[in-house]
Amino acid sequence: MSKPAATEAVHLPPAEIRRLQTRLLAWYRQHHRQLPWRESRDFYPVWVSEVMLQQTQVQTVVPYFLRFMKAFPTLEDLAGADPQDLLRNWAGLGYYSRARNLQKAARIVLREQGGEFPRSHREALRLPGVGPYTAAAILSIAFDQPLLALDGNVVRVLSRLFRLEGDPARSPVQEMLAAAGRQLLPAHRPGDFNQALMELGATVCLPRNPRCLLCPWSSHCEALKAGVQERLPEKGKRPDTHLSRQAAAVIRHRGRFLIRRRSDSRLLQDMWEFPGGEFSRSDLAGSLVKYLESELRLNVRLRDRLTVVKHAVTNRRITLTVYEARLNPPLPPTLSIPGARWIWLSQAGRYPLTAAASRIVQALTAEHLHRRGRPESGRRQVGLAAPLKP
DNA sequence: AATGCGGGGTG
DNA sequence: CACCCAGCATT
Repeated sequence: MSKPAATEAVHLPPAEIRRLQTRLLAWYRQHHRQLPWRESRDFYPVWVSEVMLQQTQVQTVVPYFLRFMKAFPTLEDLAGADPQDLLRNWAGLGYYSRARNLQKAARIVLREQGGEFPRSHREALRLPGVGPYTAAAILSIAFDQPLLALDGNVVRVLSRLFRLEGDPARSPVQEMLAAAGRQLLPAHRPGDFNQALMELGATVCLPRNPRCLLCPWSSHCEALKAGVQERLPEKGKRPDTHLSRQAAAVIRHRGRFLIRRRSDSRLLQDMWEFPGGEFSRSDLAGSLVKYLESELRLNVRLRDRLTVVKHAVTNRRITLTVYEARLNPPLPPTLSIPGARWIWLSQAGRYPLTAAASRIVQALTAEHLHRRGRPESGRRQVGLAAPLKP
């Protein structure tokens, strides 16, 4: 059985290119999703959406995008925004340096480019948070520039269409994919073609169980012909995940709770959380008490275990045990702690909380309602800190 | 080229 | 569980 050599460039005759373009674009016109950032071709909303969509699924981004555009409707609003307010609007979406870089870049565009987005790929790449993919996406969608937006979806679609083997993270395969994709890209509305390619990858040419019966390119797909569509693209090796045991304290004092801002931390910088940490000792509760004493100079006694939050951060799988705590007498002369605040539950929504902290607030809110004699009603979300979901 | 960076959706 | 997601910055 013959297959294309990994080093052999894909070459397409013009008639084939036209057939592929026509079929994909016809499919896209029929089946594309209505998404809020497709209502305008102004670079600002396109830019915001593309940054939010970095490593984040469409479905997740939609409500964040709507809220963000309401909070910061223009480039000027974003450039002038209070950083904590910005972070608060990003909280829960992850990869928070995206938000910081977006604001930095907005200020550069506003101050140094007179409010005009760069019109070349090379210039766009100078903006923090704008890489090869994002630059191509914005310039093709907002400015009709014929640049291929090579994202994870497009890698998958093209790997299968041309049956390109080898790890697409590596440079030779990457180059072949890009070269093949550029041949397909039409001069007219390249942004629509890019979006069609990504839409196909997101809704039809799925990582597992691709819906080849619905695919406008099924009769052209080399991987399908060979029956290897599920095996492509090849995946490189992944870093092993490791476990992390963490504990946090919900310290109640006169109806309020202590939250702390993460400073000097690469991870979740400037986000707020309930104080705690990662502990290796088997005595999780004891470790937490000692930690609070040495780190915050707070002498507490632990009460109930409130909840256990399981979540994953990059390659760590975290089990976070949450304890309720009270201060032991005698109280210190001042409860003021640098970088921390005592807040009411109802004020939680004013802070950019980590996802784990949000889950804890949710649990506290449910418990609070329960204590006031209103039984929990399903998954009802209450209060400002309710997670952002459609 | 390899690693770190969040969090959630999905089979 | 593992894998993936409209990637980028840093080393």
